[in-house]
Amino acid sequence: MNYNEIEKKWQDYWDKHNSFKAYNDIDKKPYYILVEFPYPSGTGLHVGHVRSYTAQDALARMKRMQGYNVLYPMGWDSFGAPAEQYAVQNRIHPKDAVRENINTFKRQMKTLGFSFDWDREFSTTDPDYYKWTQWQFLQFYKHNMAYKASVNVNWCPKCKSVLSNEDAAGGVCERCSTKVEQKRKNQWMLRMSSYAEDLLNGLDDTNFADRVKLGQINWIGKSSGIKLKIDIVGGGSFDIFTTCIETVYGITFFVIAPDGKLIEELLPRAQNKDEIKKYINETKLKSNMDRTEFQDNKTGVIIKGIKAIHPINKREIPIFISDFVLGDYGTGAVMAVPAHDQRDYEFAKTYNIDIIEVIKGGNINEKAYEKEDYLEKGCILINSEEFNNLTVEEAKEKIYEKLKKMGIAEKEDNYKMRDWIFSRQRFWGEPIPMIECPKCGWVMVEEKDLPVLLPDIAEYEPTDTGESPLAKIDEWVNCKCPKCGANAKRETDTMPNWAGSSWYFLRFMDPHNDKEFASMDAMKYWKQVDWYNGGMEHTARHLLYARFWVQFLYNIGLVPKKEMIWTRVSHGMILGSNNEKMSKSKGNVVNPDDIIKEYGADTLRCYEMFIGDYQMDAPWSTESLRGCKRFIDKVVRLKDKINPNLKGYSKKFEVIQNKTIKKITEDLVNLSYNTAVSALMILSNNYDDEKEISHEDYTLLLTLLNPIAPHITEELNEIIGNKPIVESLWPKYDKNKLTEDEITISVSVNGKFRGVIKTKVDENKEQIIKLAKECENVKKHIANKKIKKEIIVPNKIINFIVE
RNA sequence: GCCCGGGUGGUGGAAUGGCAGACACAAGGGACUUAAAAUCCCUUUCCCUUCGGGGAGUGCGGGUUCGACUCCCGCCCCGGGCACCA
Repeated sequence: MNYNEIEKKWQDYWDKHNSFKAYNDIDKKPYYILVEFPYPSGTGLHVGHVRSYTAQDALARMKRMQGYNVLYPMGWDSFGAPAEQYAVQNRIHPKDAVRENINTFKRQMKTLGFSFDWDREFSTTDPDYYKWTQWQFLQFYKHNMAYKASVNVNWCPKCKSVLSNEDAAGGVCERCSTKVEQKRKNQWMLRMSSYAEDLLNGLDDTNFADRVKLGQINWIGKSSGIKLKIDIVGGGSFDIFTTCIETVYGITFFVIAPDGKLIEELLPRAQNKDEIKKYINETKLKSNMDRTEFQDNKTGVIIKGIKAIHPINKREIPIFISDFVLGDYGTGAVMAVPAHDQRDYEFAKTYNIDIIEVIKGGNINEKAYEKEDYLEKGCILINSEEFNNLTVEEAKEKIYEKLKKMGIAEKEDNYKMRDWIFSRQRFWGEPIPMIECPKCGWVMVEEKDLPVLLPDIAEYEPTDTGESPLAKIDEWVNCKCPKCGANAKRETDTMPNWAGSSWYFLRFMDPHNDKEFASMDAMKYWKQVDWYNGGMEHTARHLLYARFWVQFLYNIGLVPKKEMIWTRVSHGMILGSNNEKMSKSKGNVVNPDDIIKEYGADTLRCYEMFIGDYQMDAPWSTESLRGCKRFIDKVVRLKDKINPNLKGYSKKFEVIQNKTIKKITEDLVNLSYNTAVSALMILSNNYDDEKEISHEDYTLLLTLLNPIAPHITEELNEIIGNKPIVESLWPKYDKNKLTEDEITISVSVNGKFRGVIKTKVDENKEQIIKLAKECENVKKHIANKKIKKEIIVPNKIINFIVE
């Protein structure tokens, strides 16, 4: 059999019959399966894509056969720096590069037989799509959720672009691994931090896997503590944030951030201004390059001439600046308790500051006794006046109450998550639809003028000045102010590529709507994404951005639900056969085209499902792939075992068939694709052990295998004269026929397996014990011994305990 | 340092309290064949064995249980993420 020809035949059949079309207006239960739409890179589809697309395809195909109206869409996340860089390198316009790459991806996906509804396809770079991305940005702006601010940004000197904190994780550019520098720039920001609490709470309305939820929680990074006002000798005050108010008597110094506002306020009063200024400048230079590395040796400068007052005992306390305190977290100032915080401890050792132990139990001569060590252990306070001998937990409350009565403390939550830096100085992104007018300031582009199209130009390479290439195009930049008509200039920054992917799943619900980004009716019909699959690397940020975007739209009444994604699952990577990430340089890349050509798409699909635990990384093995080819070949050969005279399902397969239906039906929704394939292999092996099988037996195998290997099963199914599987129903199992009449019970003596007995299901106790005792090997082990106890687990095991 | 995964034969992996190693791969032996491919059969965790079996075994050390890969406590190692967040 020529697999490639058969595959083409059925792919054409599905196309022609609209087999995978999702309908917005039929009376069927909706089911929305989403895989992350890919960035169409120049290297084509990766075998990793094949893994997740096949897994979700199998689910989609089963759900359709179960009677659902399944939406399984595909599109392209084509904006962003990688597309631009590819275009620059290959000297073609990004638009052309993207079109070319999409064609390749689409051709590859078609040869794999994925059941996408291609009628809903779009690219984030389509003006019809980014029009609505821009429109939604205007909603953010209208609702005071977008603002421009001068911020220290991560700047990649190689990509010549601003990076979000997320893109600059670890102090290096995510794309090119160049060390990131700091630059102060005017940037569009989205007030994502104001959604921190909602993004945490919203997780309760989702069915994300625990590890995904945890990723979100950690990224948001909530900590609850107390904001405390600290007075300065001679007037004035500043606030600190602490989660350990119980250590308040252990304060021996304060530290404020060199990059915060507070130091600017205090500087005029300091005696050693030059020394402080010098340190501030040093911090700016090294920030993010060296600050990402944890420093054992703390540096800092004491602020001479200014002392703080301890909030309770009114002692005078020195103030330092040090770069271990961050200007943009909490209040940018901390109370330092060296006895109970390792960072403070190191700082105190370096600068010879007192260390006062206030919680008993540690050894502060060696290191700080930190909250991780003392919390919930019943530790008590010392050196804390009226609070001595209280437990930490009691003291937390009592001390807070006292400070609150004094009017200087209140509870506060802080989050690691910051506002979203939304500007990129790039050509290949959605233009931010704003105009700066010398009279009116920032003015929104009018909705009727959307989309603000990217100009068709030849010069799209990044500039050295850090401006977007768009800034060089006068005829594009210069425009009239929509408010007053004066000469004005367009914003030349573009959006990050996270923008288009933050709402694409909504567009899939209603992709051709030219009045709205998606109609409320369509969104209400589909309700939500039932099943969202993507890589682990996107479970923190992309998912957070998307949830933020949706929650905002919900709050302004534009989407029906606050969380539009119900289940999120993530797949493991396919590694090279050397167990390393596939990469050109390592020479371990497997091209799906080659595999399909040699083994067929069904074999590739089957293998990638069989390769291992779906959520774990797995190394590629061409040998194992051949095993799946053999399995497919075996299924083909089994056709010759059909005896047309046999009617109905064969009695001898009754149990294995019902078990297999149950297993596949469950495995496909439990991410247990590998055991689903194995169950099908077992069923085939059972058939193969017999001389003949019935037409129905064979049809069942084809139907169950169809979601994973759709082409060959359709072909075989047609050959034996059935109507197409894609138009058939998913089989149901009979739960009364999942076990044999006669079952095997294992017999143990003292927990050690000694033999088996065969009995009827639910045989009575006495009979089981009798049979078990008669078992040859068991007899030996209980002979001349007193049986102290008999443990019977129905239909499973019997265990004799002897002396 | 913190958080999340993971550790089971030569390999990928099954088994989530009840015969560890399902299902495959690889390897070895055999059948068919002039030969090859394809296919089929057998062996394949380790040690002992009188071939009936017996003992050990799921990273290490304890514990709970009649019974633990599975649950609990304490470690070790590998992978990934975050990283001076007060």
